[in-house]
Amino acid sequence: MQHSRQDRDETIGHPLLKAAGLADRLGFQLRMAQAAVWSDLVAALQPFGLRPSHYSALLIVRATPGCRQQDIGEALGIQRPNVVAMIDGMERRGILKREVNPSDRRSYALSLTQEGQVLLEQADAAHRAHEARFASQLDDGAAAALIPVLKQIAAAIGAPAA
Amino acid sequence: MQHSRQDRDETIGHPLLKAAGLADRLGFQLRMAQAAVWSDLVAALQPFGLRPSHYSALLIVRATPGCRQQDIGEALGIQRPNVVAMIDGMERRGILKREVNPSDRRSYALSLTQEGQVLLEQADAAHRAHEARFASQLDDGAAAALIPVLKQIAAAIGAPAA
DNA sequence: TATTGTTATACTCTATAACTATA
DNA sequence: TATAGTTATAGAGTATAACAATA
Repeated sequence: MQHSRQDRDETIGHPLLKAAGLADRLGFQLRMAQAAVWSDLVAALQPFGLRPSHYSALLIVRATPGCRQQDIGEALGIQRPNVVAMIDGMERRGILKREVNPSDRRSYALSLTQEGQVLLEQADAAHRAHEARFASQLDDGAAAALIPVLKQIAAAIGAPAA
Repeated sequence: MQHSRQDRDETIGHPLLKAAGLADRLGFQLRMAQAAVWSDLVAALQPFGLRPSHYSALLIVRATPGCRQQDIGEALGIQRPNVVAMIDGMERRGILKREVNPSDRRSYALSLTQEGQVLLEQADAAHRAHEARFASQLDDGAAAALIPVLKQIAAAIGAPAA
């Protein structure tokens, strides 16, 4: 039955968006929802001096210590020159370190420092709180049901990396 | 039953994203899906020399002829100085026109030209094809079911304008 | 005094070309 | 020759401050 949220839908958005027919288009609502989640994530990570891309990169380094800058770029769809500046900043802060890769001296082996591990755990907590902020508001199972549909959409079109 | 698309989920995305635990997070998949849809929309509108924001602005002008630049900015969340450049370009192309607003000479009354109406109808067709490209790939009713959930997400957090 | 449009400007994000050092 | 990292740079998109005309 839960129709209270359904009713509230009608109160969201600028009146001109409805007049223009944008308010009920899937692509548009996808953009609105993503923008809302994104700005909340930016705010959640800001106390740690991290942008969403930094946080994602740190998750990758923690999960696969010894990885290269290029690995991060490929996974997140960030150009190589832009990875450099990102790693530079975090290395300067002592969050992660570049070490020589004995098997291929062209690349660095990335890993978190002690400080980086602590910081990332704090950021994890902020990220969990961020997710709870919207996931808990959804009807039971809606969040879990949503993910496969979102994957279908990305797959239907052929996603650029993120 | 339809489990074929569910199975295909496992094949999507960079392996490091799974390792980092990003692949099954709602916010991340929301971003991936939105990025895919967005880049498809950019490509769909590109033959008409329009960006998504231009298209949205033209929809508003068509739906509410005589509206002000400020109305567009408020509806789409675009700052006033940035609306100016956007309208400049479309006026120069003869897509829309600025006319004096007799009741308030500080603002312009915006409206589509004949050429603008024709162009927008062509862009509409391209936009419909764009929507069909992903909506038709979804399981029956998934697209319709998705929109209220997306609105819930935006509402849960407090959406910035789009 | 407040608002609309405007100019100038700056900051971020993203993208490309060319260099170096290794392979 | 091809790849990893780097540098410099250019282009979007977006943000603020200050000004003119009008309310």
